Amino acid sequence: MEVKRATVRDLRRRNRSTLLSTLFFEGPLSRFELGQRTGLSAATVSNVVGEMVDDHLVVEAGLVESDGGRPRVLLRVNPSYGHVIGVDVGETGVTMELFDLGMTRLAAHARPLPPPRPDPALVAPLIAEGLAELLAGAGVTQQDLIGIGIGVPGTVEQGDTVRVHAQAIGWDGIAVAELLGASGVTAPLFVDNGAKTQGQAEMWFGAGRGARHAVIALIGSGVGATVITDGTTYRGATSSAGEWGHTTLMFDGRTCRCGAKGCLEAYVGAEGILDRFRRERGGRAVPRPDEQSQLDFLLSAAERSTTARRVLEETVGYLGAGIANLVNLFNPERIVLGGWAGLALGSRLLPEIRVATAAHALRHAYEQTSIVLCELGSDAVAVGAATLPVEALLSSGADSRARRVVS
Amino acid sequence: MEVKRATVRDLRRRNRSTLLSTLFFEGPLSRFELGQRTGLSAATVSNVVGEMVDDHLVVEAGLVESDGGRPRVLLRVNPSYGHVIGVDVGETGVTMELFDLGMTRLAAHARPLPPPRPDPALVAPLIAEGLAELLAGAGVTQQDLIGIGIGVPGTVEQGDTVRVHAQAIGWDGIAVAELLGASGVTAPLFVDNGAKTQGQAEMWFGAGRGARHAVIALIGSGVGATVITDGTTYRGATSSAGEWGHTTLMFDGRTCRCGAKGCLEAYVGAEGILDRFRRERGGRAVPRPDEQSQLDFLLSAAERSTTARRVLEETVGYLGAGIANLVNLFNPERIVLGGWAGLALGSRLLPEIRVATAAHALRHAYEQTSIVLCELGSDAVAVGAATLPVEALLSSGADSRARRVVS
DNA sequence: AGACTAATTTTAAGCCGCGAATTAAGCCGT
DNA sequence: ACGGCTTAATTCGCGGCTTAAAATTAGTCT
Repeated sequence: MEVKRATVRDLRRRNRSTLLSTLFFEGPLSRFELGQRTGLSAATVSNVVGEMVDDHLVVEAGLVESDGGRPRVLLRVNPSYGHVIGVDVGETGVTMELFDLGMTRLAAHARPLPPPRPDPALVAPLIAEGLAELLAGAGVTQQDLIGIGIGVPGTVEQGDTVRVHAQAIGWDGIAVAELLGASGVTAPLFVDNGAKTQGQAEMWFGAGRGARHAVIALIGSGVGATVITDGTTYRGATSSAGEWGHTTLMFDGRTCRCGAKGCLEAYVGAEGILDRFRRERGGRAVPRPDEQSQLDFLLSAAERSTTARRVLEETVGYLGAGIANLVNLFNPERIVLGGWAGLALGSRLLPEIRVATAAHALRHAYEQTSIVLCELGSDAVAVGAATLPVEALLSSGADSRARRVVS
Repeated sequence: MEVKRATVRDLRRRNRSTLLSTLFFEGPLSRFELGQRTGLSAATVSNVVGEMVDDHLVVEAGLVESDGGRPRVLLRVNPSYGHVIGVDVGETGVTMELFDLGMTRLAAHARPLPPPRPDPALVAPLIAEGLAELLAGAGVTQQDLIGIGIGVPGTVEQGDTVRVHAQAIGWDGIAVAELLGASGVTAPLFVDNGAKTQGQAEMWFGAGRGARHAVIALIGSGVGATVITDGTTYRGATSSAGEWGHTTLMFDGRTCRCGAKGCLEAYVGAEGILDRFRRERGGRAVPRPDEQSQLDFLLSAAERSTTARRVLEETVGYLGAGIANLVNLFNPERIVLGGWAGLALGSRLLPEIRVATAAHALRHAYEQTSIVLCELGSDAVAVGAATLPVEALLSSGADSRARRVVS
């Protein structure tokens, strides 16, 4: 309801943003086509685009020939207008990647973190150091950065100062931006939950492209989800929405690591699946070193072992019900199944998962939903984080009056 | 992402809408205060408000004295600018109510419907007839109507032509607007799901006021929910979002009337509760004529009967887990418990329900959520439906160039 | 009655997007 | 090679919009 005021300047900003975004996502386009897609008059398109060309934000990119008539000049966002960095702060290490505005990865950098609880006071200098290294390697200064996006495990409170609560690594209300600032990071910072950035990556570049209402279901050791409503990720009142993993699927069921009983995560998270498998095997450990290969073992054992098959069938049932809950509540047009475990399960069992979902979802909503596999790996957290500053740039329209002009 | 173009006219419309909405919801305000709240300059406020006064959309409503200085003139939306009608099409009857723009109920009208499956071809003339009666009684013509809002059971497909799918009464893809048009109804029509209109009523006039992120959980014989994200009701891709009742709470549990197993509705819907109660009583029927009094019986029996108490305790547990799912997924700031059964349960057991919710929700999200009882009865469907045309009026800004001027 | 105060209204200026008219830039056939 | 033709991009003038500043209005206080 509460719309904000609108001045005549906001108009320009908004149209600039619209044009810039269409150019970014729908790739080289002529002024003419831009006019068609955005509904803006040719005059305005010309005018605004001219401004953006002056700002070096948009560049010409060849022309389309025609048979008779002036050829259309193609335009695209200038990849070297600026750079962005995406940081993936995981439980075991930090990955950083440098991109240009065309989202081409120019450099990457990874550092392990001392388990089990990386002291935030330690992580900040590590990032600052990695940043310096990345920039130096690519010959880019911090001034050229549009921004740095950071994906962290745990919930991110988007308040006046952004605070990170990550019980998994023992962070409680850490103000990441301030810490980094103290380590000499001056570029604009954007912090979000890692699952959400991964979901965003999938929406921009992966299986979610083009959907306005989608849910990215991420299954790894734990379980989470990114909900996209009307094209933007839904955050809820305090940005902790989408905690799919801890919804109750089996009232009074297995105890989850969150303390509650019957959470979805306890049934379809890799840890939960493997734990159930072990019990079915009479407590014998799965003969593989890590969770990921244990799950692979389980998946391939299904061909010969009825135990394994039963565990997987149950898992599919649980997962179907869990997905059906998403379908019933959010009525998305697409569900993207991701996360390393989600990918492993989905690539072998997607048809079965669809059937299980159909059994638990309302017909109408289910028929409107396609369930697909993700297209990016879980290393997409960093790209997703890098989209955060880009998103900010696009939606601000990169107003030259508010930003330095790149010479 | 895809923003629509914006012309300079849209600006005016939008500011008009902002001013009109704040005036509507925050009730008599002076031009000066309007300027403060909307962030618009005094000049613009004066200008736009002047226009709206000319259109008879806004009227002066006394003045606030000051000690020195020109007194502020209070303004409010003109209640008699036009009228709206809210229609509640239920499974057993149709209720219609006439309101002025101040949302004062001027007249009401109810008709039973022949159970079990009211033929849509029969309902339309019934509404048209009731409409004529309502209008005649209040001396209002159909021209004076801003619109008619209709709440129907079942999902409403908001497409080019609005279609209603209500399995409960055997409607499948009925184009209500067309049917009513054929019966001589010419006023603008707005159709939505009854639970959603009831939720909207609660948001505008009841326990949801002021919340930007909320869920109205409705428990009657069945179970549904209205999800409010960022101030507007969330509809999803095909407007069937919020089907909370058919989310799986107990995998492989009780069979629900939707055919699936373990749906929340099968545990906390009045029908489900009473069915469980009957079983606990060894199959003996509850000695009361209808569901509502049977539930009352169960609630008061809890004082002396351990069976009743156990059934209620279980119900509270299930309901808590169900609400916790909403909390975890939507991270709302408020959950409003409504519906006749929700009200009955909540008014006696709200503290216990809160505890049960806390046991299943993540701490962070739970702490941000208040769980409250609804303030309006389930007869609020009609008021809620009536808000639909009003909402349209407010968000269009009631542009005089697009509407007839009331003389 | 005159000074004072604070809310509105008026006025002039700066921007905006749009449609029409104009210019630019190739293709084609002779 | 040279008009004629077609389509894309620009330019120009117009009607609209919000704003800041100045002017006006409507009371209170002495």
